[in-house]
Amino acid sequence: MIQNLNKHERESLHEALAKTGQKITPQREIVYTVLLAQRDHPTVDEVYHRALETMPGLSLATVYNCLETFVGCGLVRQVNHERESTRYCPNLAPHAHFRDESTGRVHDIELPKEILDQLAKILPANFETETIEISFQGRTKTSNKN
Amino acid sequence: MIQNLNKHERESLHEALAKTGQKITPQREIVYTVLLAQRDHPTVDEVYHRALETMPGLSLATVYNCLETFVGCGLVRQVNHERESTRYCPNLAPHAHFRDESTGRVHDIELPKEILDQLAKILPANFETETIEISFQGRTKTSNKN
DNA sequence: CTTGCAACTTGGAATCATTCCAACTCATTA
DNA sequence: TAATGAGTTGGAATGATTCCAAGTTGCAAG
Repeated sequence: MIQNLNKHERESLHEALAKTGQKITPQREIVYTVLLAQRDHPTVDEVYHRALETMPGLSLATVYNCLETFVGCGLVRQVNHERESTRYCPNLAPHAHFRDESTGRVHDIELPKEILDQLAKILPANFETETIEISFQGRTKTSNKN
Repeated sequence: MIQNLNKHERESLHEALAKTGQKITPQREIVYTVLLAQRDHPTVDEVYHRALETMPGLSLATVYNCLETFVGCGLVRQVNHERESTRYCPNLAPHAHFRDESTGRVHDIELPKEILDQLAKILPANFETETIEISFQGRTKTSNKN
């Protein structure tokens, strides 16, 4: 039910892992595949259950490990909302998140560079930013299928 | 060691609580006082320990309750960072947060209205925002005492 | 100033995401 | 072939937060 990684995707994975001296494993491939297959910001548990269908016996701890590894090598972003379970997102382009309160779903919002530039400017001079996170919360008006 | 609420502060508290049909209690006064006394975005536990000095016997559950109440009536904002303990902030002006990775401290960053306006514009038409959160993460260069 | 009751407080138990740990697997290197 | 080291695994541990049932209190109405 879940496609394998294509050549390009597998390469990104290899590359990102190699960069930090880490190995490709079947578990990592599957977890990464799951993330790419359905870009709905799944929780660890959701990733775990989706991955189980391809690799029964996979352990939850491993899913935690894989995702942490991916975040560490910049392949995947964490999305936190309040104290809910952490979600994961393989979209590497700069973007914000919109969380629909009524469904709990998270949508990516494209983030114009100019806004990031402006934001950088409001910081006092001695503040060095590494990451900026922007998250919206609200509702979508129509029944939206995205 | 901790000043009592002044007339104006006590009024805001009364007013905010009354608005939602809730009562003033000594516990709520103290928790609110603690928040105003030191605006360093304390965690529940920090609030708890500071409040204990004024009211020994206060329970942690009550601190959770009070803070939740304050958030509910708009008197206080929650500040979440990754999965760390939730912090609380009595600054009601629109502002972003900067988290210093090396100290864990959170600083308020004033947020120009124009940026909020621009952000509102990048959302698809059918997305209705209720809150926008912006948080920076990085380091402060100099030994900064704020 | 009393009374009545909903709202509040409290300590301890329960929850739940996440982390930790020690044993085991496996590919690679010496 | 043995040693090495990264990765995986299941179960136990952690820690913030929530839940709960019993006791207390603020305050509005009389």
